[in-house]
Amino acid sequence: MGLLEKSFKPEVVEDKWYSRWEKNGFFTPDPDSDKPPFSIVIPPPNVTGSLHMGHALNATIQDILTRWKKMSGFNVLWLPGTDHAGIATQNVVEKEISKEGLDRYKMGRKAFIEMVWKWKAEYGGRIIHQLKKLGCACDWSRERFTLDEGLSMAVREVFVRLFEEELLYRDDRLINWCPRCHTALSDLEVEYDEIEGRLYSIRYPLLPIVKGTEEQEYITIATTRPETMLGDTAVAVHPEDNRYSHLIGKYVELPLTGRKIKIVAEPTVDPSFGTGALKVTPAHDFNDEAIGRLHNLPVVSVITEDGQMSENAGERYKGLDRYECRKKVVADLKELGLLTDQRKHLHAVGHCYRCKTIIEPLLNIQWYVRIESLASEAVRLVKDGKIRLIPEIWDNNYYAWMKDIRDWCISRQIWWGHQIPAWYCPECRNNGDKLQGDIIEHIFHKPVTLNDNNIISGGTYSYLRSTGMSHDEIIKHSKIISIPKEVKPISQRHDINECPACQSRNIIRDPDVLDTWFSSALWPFSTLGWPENTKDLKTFYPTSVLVTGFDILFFWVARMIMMGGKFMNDVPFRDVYIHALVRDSGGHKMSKSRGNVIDPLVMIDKYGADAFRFALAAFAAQGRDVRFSEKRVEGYRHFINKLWNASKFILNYKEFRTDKPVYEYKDELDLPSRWILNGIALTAQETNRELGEYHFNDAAGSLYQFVWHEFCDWYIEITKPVLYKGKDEDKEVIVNCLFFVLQKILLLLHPFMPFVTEEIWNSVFDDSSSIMASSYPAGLQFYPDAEVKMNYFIDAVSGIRHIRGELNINPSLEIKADIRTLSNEAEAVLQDNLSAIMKLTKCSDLNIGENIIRSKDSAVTIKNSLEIYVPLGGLLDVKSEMARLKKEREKIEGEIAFVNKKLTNEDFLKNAPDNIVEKEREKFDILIQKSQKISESIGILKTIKG
RNA sequence: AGGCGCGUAGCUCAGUGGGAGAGCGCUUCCUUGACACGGAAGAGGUCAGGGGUUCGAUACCCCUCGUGCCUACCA
Repeated sequence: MGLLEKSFKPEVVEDKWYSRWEKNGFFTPDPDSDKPPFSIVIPPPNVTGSLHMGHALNATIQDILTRWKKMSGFNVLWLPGTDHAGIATQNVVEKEISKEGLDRYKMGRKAFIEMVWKWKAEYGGRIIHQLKKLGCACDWSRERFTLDEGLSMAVREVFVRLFEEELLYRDDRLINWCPRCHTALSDLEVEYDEIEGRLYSIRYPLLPIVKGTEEQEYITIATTRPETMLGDTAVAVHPEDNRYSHLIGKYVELPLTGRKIKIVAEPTVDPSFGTGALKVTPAHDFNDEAIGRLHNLPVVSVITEDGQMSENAGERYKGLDRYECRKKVVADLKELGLLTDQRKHLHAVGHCYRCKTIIEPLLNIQWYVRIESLASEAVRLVKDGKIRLIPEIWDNNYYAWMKDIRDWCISRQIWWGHQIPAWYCPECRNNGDKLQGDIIEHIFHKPVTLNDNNIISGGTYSYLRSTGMSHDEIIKHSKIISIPKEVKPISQRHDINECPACQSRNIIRDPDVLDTWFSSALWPFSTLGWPENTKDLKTFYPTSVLVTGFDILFFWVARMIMMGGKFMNDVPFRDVYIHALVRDSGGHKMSKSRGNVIDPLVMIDKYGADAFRFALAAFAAQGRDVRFSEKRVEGYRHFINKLWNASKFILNYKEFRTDKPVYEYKDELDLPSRWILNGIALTAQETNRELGEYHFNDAAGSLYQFVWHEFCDWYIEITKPVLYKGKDEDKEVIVNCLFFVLQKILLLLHPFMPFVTEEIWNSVFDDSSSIMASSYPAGLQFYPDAEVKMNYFIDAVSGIRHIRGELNINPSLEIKADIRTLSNEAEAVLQDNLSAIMKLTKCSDLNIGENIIRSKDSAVTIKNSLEIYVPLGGLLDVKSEMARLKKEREKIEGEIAFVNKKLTNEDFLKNAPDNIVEKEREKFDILIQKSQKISESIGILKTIKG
């Protein structure tokens, strides 16, 4: 298209440039480079994901850094990839196959996993494609996937080493269980939402039972989950609660079961909540589990892994869904007259973060990472400043979380993921002592058949039974195991097929897979080739910066720090830049259910990737949520248009461009040119500094301000008279300046808006190479005097325009103006630029000097040290000018009063720094002068009027 | 309940111990040879409220109100 087009057409050029960059290898670092390295690993998006605003912000920031560093002379790697996202992906594919009436159990593990891979091949690349649309300069030749071969090796190595160091263990304890996903979840994977439930009060009869009389005593407990009472093994009361203290040690009969349970003293019970008496269900509540352990209570599990009542719940309730059972229990209690109260009650309930099903605390055997030593090392790395969190307000959050951290449950009862590299020997339990067949049956709770490689857990088994499958049908497809703690696992770097202790070939591999975050925790080094000692690893580890949202600070960042510290003996990254969360204009998280999602791809289609990226950068102030507004994207599209048209204008004067570097011009450079050269030097300096401090919004703001309001509004306007009607030698200097500044602008903007800058670059500069291969501007020459001098110029022009605007003088009308200067310097500057000022203000006659005398019928305005008069002759509207002046005087008098108050305050004079006092004095003098001039003018107007 | 933020122009947001800024919107004027996705000139704020520190507070401290998030708990 080129610059002949009226406006920039993103859709026409974006793909063209992207594929050209990629083809030319601009995204791939040079392996033999001696430049300093700079590396970023992308937070791998879920392979199921499609680009949302969070990704877009995250990726834009990384791309800005990547391009900036590359242009600044670094050997840059931005390594991309995706995460296999265990539960999420499995859920997606399960949903797909359910349309055909299939489920994963019917398909079997092997076939199902093949299906997921197939799905991944077909749809998994979507987000990658979307990152390309955004313009991301990722090195796609190094793209990784958390389940690919190399990363799986790393996972295995880490698992085995942790196992060998006894940092891994299996344990039976209460875990968060998702009855729909059929898997354990880590603490972090549970989301708490407030929901309205009911608080029931239930009477438990004290023993002995006094049948049929009024004398029966009761203790009344309160619960929100009456169905769990079937698994109660105690009632707890506060030891000093005198309503109940006399009952401690006595027994009650648990209604509906007939079981006898004890009343125990427990200081953690809050006497003011409910009835003050707490039912204790160690099998289904985390607090109750703790109480149970303390008091050595039995554990009765009444809910199964698919959320149904187990055999322990009794014949009447067995097999019921937990919520159905709740209704039935409540009805039964009511009938027995034991339900004394039920009221609405708001409480937070844990939900599965993937499928939103209410989680069920269940007793289960799982794998855990012993986290304490890893966590304290990870804390040390941040405390010692080896890793910097930016902004640092996150430090405290990080420490607090790491302090309270519990062991990490890493096993998941799903199929898509890294299968745990651990085996069990059913014959000797890995201690060399062979057991007999019937004992094996006993240890492995469920019957084992070895006709298929399709192993499922006990929970899955009960789920299948609930769907109506018979036992025989299930074991036709599956081998069902639940391996108790007593069996010692074997973990090795390579697959094994016999027990190292007893050589049995009946060993069984652990069917569970690892938490997705286990492999993500290794991402910064596994993607670079670890455990091999690769060149990439040597060059690019530790990575320079990690860019991420705070929502995965603990899921991911903390664990990477632990794993990096443990296995690389070094930090995984030096800086962690934590950006804001993108919210809607009401400050809410964007979510499908809220219907407030803005799709980045729609933004790109509508406004172009550049405008969208620039808006994101401008929004990315630190330590704040981003409330996204589409209007702002539109504003930045206008900015791009402005840049486009300015470039087009400059290109028109190409013929006057020479090879002479602008810095070789000395006296030939007029004031505006020196000023704009100084401006671009300043802007380059600021942009570099702000990017270095991760102040993307400031960098974007500086560039916007300079390009629009300095370069376009002033410099280009000033050059026009010369370009239209000037001499050729004057044009040469100006045109060279224009091209020079434009070139620097394009370079400075490129990390923010890669496409449009590349397009203009190629149209304006006959350079066939890419803008990506050029250097980022830094260390440009300053012209310090130009800044101050140009202010006189600007004051003069805007002063005259002010009068024109206020008095509504038609812009096409030429006027006269007089400017009284208060210094020689000001006079010289204005004299030198007389014609430019006249042109910009449409003056036909302009007088400048110290001795200018204001003519009678002129309007006046004072701009800093300039007094500007516009003689109006017949044009003068006395009434409106009078009104304007009175208003101005009123304002000034207010200011005088304020400054005066300060300058007569002795405490101020005594304590304030000298420069502040001096400033106030100067201000006072100027104000007094202004006020006098205006009073004078009002006087003159009065005489005219009269 | 504890912790961390936030409250600044109509809207979305920057910002600073020395009488506040941007973008969009609004008002008036202008289709002048890069650009109406434009130009010029404006209006608009008790910087949530109250107290304190200070010569001086929108900024620092405390309290209140409003609002958002995080962590834990909610029997």
